[in-house]
Amino acid sequence: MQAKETTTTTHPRVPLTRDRALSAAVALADAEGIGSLTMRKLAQELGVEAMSLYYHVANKDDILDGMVEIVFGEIELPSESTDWNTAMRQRANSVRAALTRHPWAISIMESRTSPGPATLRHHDGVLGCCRKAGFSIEMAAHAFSLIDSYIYGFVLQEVNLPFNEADDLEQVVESIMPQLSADDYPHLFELATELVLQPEYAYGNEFGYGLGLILDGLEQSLP
Amino acid sequence: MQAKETTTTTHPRVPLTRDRALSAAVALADAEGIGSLTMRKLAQELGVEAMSLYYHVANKDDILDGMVEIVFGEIELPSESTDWNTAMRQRANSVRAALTRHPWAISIMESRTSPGPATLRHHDGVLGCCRKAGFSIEMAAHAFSLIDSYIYGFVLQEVNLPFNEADDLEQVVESIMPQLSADDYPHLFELATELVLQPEYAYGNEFGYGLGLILDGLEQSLP
DNA sequence: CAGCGTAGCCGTACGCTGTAAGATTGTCAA
DNA sequence: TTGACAATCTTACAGCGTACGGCTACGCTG
Repeated sequence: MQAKETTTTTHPRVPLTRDRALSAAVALADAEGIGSLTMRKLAQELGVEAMSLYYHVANKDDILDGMVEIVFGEIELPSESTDWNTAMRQRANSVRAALTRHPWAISIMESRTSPGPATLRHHDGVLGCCRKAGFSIEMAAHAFSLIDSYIYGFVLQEVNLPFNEADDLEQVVESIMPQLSADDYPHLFELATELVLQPEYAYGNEFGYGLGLILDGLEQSLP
Repeated sequence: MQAKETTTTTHPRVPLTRDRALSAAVALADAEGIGSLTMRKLAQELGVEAMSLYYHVANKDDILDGMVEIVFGEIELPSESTDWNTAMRQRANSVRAALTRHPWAISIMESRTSPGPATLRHHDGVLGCCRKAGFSIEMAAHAFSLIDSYIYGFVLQEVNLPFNEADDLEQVVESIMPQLSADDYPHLFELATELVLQPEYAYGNEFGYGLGLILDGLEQSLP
């Protein structure tokens, strides 16, 4: 008998479940990136062999579906007790927070075509919030498409920025500027030097402007 | 000697180049999806062995970078001879067209952090268009972030819809409705039955509404 | 208590992936 | 003819998802 290294107490091994597998998958993807999420590594994290996972999940795609569901479950639904504008703003911030907390999520949301209950409940909540505020069905569809496209697109860019807010500004400058010739790309150069690379600038702050503009625009078509 | 099956004329083999490899990669991804783009398949498509590709490209990531560059090269820059609104609208439609023509593109744009010349030129063109229209640097940054977030997010959703415009409506209904309980998701159910699953509805048409709202909103902050 | 069904887990193996290293070919200059 | 070098191929390896079958241990029935 080999000693169990993963659980210090050898005998009463925590039973493997689908939920435990999914939680571990989320944690692993958060810590080491979605590229490091392999069946063998995930199993190892759980103190188990790779093939044991297949007793609880259908295949790896099933795991990815479950992970998306977990992320959507972390998003708070739009409040029913406040006005439409602040409810939508809170909910949008909650989506952005969840998607940046799990940067891999936006990349696997695409290619999953069968939404789970948490996803459906979230979408239903957003639509209900719009309808209750007085939007017609057509306008609710417009609003839903517009707002969520903006959120997803923004996070998509935010998550893949070459620089991180935590990075040192100087080394960012050194890595960006060489290829950013002022002759070839004058406006990009201007934007970089006079705004983006200023110490007080943070791309994340752009989120609020666009969201405000969108919500204001939508609100104008209300009775 | 085995007969060459890939090129009917055996001898005067077309020389392999980086550009030919990238074009073939784009064609292959278009035809069979990004998941089917492997070094061996790509090589086979070019009548060559897999390792021969490495003489012309650094690795597979290099190929993906080049493919993104090709897609950005297909996007027409904002016109300098028309007003800001129509120039941006044309450019946005051009981006959407390119990204839906190559549905894999949006999924590999993320995770590529080093933009190439075509990408930089495109971004520079958009910024220049905004600056010429009278936007300040801060406002140009806002506009750039807002518009492109919307485009990317919209395409991200559009490309991964469970149903395609070409699909038969009835079979779409049958595949969607079972899990869409009217009790659990009343607003989603309402939207589906009264709008989305109507024969004249097409999600792609939502693009124009959001784009118009965004451009109008941005224009109001112009002198 | 004996026997057994089965839930849960594991070992092995297969075909696929990207690519490192070295051998081999084709072409042109000297 | 010889040599150099650019271009291609052969072989090999580690890692991937997962099909298939074997093993262990518990709960039930008789």
